Amino acid sequence: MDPRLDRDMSNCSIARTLEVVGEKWTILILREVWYGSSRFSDFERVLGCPRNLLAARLRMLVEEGILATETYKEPGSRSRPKYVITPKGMDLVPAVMGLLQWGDRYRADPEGPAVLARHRGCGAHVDAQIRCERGHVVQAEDIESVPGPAFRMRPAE
Amino acid sequence: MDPRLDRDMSNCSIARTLEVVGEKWTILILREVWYGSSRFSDFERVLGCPRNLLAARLRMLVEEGILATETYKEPGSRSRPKYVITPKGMDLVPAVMGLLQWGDRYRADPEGPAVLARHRGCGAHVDAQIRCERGHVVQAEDIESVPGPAFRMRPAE
DNA sequence: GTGCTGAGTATAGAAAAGTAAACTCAGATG
DNA sequence: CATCTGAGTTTACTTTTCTATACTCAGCAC
Repeated sequence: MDPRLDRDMSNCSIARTLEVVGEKWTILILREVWYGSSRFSDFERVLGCPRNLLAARLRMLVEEGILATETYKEPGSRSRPKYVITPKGMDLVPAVMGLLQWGDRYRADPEGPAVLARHRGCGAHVDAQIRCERGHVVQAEDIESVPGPAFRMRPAE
Repeated sequence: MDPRLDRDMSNCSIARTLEVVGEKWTILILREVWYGSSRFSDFERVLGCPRNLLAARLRMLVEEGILATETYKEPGSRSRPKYVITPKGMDLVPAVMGLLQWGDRYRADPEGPAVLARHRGCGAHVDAQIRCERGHVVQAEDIESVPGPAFRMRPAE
């Protein structure tokens, strides 16, 4: 049998990323941060998600270093926490752009997308694409997956 | 208040994509298809996921047109179904490459990645990146999200 | 001090999802 | 005709998520 089918998948970067952002609401919370939300009540209002889950997800994202807390102070109110994205969180943008793009293509509203992503300054539409180190645009069919340094076989049972 | 915080998020391409691929196991099943699995028993063995969920996820992916069924026949056995990816499924590759890349960067095995993605032919390493239509590489900070044609405000309560 | 507000925590009940193991089904083999 | 095999289905149980409501806590206004 093809040995690739007996890979040990406990060691997979996709699975590990999903352990962090794969729970319900997590990516939608990040979307809201990108779109401008930062306060507990912002997330609650726009997402309509249960408060206890929202609190749990925010805590996890902060623990993972994807969000960080700062404080803000409305005049006449005390200081309260707000959530801002970190560079580690920004590095999730290509993945989420990929999801956005697929939804725009296959599950769009008849009127079109609700949100357009543009290159600030130049104003041109942006999208996620795959390129190789030499700068070629790579079609998904032309990606070859080969065992890397941490490749392991699945232990026999 | 910033009107963006009152957007109607029932109409979001990210949320809609997650409705299709956001459940547990779904993306890992697609990963296995990219890595060469096609049979029910392949997925079950490599993923270690419960059969009823595997069956439900495969059924859903086929209904959504992300996978398609074909039949295969081992000599001495009857014909059985196998699962192959469709072009619609291939269009999820940029999103999943984004997840892979983030995991490689932040949650890697000390030895390095378990799988390397190369450009078939040229052999160079590939990665997901964001570019604008004019071909500039766009940093996440330089993406501007503006209301699109289907932008809607959240209905007042 | 009393009340108000934003940001939570606590709790309880219902629904959905996940897990494990047993069972079915069809066609090939002996 | 009994057995094996891959691809599921069924069932029972556990965990997670959802919904809703109540409660806390700190500081500002009165």
